[in-house]
Amino acid sequence: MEIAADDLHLGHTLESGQAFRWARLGEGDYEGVIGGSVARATQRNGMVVLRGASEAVLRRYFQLDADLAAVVRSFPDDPNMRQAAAFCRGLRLLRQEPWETLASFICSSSKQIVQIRQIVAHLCRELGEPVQKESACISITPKRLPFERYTCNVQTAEHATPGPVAFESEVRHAFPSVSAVARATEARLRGCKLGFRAKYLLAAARMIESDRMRLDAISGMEYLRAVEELTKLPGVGPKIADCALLFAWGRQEAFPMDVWIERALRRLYFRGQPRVTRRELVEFARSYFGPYAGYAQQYLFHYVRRHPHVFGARSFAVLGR
DNA sequence: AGCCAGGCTAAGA
DNA sequence: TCTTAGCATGGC
Repeated sequence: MEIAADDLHLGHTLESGQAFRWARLGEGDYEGVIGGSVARATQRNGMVVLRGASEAVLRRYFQLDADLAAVVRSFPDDPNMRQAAAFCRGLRLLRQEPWETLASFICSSSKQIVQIRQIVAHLCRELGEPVQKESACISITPKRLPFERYTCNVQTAEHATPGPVAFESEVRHAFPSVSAVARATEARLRGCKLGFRAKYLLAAARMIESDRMRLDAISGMEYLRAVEELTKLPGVGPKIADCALLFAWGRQEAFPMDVWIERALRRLYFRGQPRVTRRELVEFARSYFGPYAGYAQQYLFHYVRRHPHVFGARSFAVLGR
């Protein structure tokens, strides 16, 4: 079976702060958990092999049908976006599970990415079910890189090109279900290092568990309506609602405005003017970056995060004045 | 040691 | 409606 796909860079995709459950085992070699399955993703010489879960789950999770070249073509043609697009070549937005994404980002507020990963790991070990290994495998062999279209061969695990992958024997855990979190105590969550976010996560889980919040209704809503709905959850403001809508619901018009993106926009598009309000930045972003604003955001975010000497808080205080 | 982190909430102007 | 302290915890 063959499917059309565009470029895919595992490092940029899995280490750009959209997912927190992937561990890098080596160069271009990652292990993670998707739903109830252990997954392994490997990239060598441009060839990508995805294993675990089922073929359908892998294709959906990695959004293999998305046309990355078209996304990048839609970006505004300015020097900043050209640089970001060149640096982030192959970065693909994932399609993750809504509750896991929402909960993870409730844990994310005012935390560094390293710490978010630790918190999520604690939650999974503490409250998540042990997961199974499954045997689906997708092997992606590019005809030409980068950015040319290539075909994607889906094979069974036995016929996968790079030899068998032995999963470590250590037990993995799924992300805890809504009810598992809802049944927990605040103290238990604080034990997972959530700090003041513990009460938010607990209350959010209980709202969803009791059906006072229906996540399955979100996909049928207009973007602004969906934001309005999600922000009814405790600990969920506009930024976290945008993250969930972008990384789980596939709403590519969502533009999460975090401190890094805010600094970057000020610096790159407003000459560092400190009195441009957040609201104005949000308006600018939505009108300027086009239909794939969410993609543009992720590219800019990853680009500036990997150039902290230019875009970090301290240098901004000096350079951006 | 001190500043900052993929923010949100509630209180006060 | 806009601004700001407070909130836990830990990396650098």
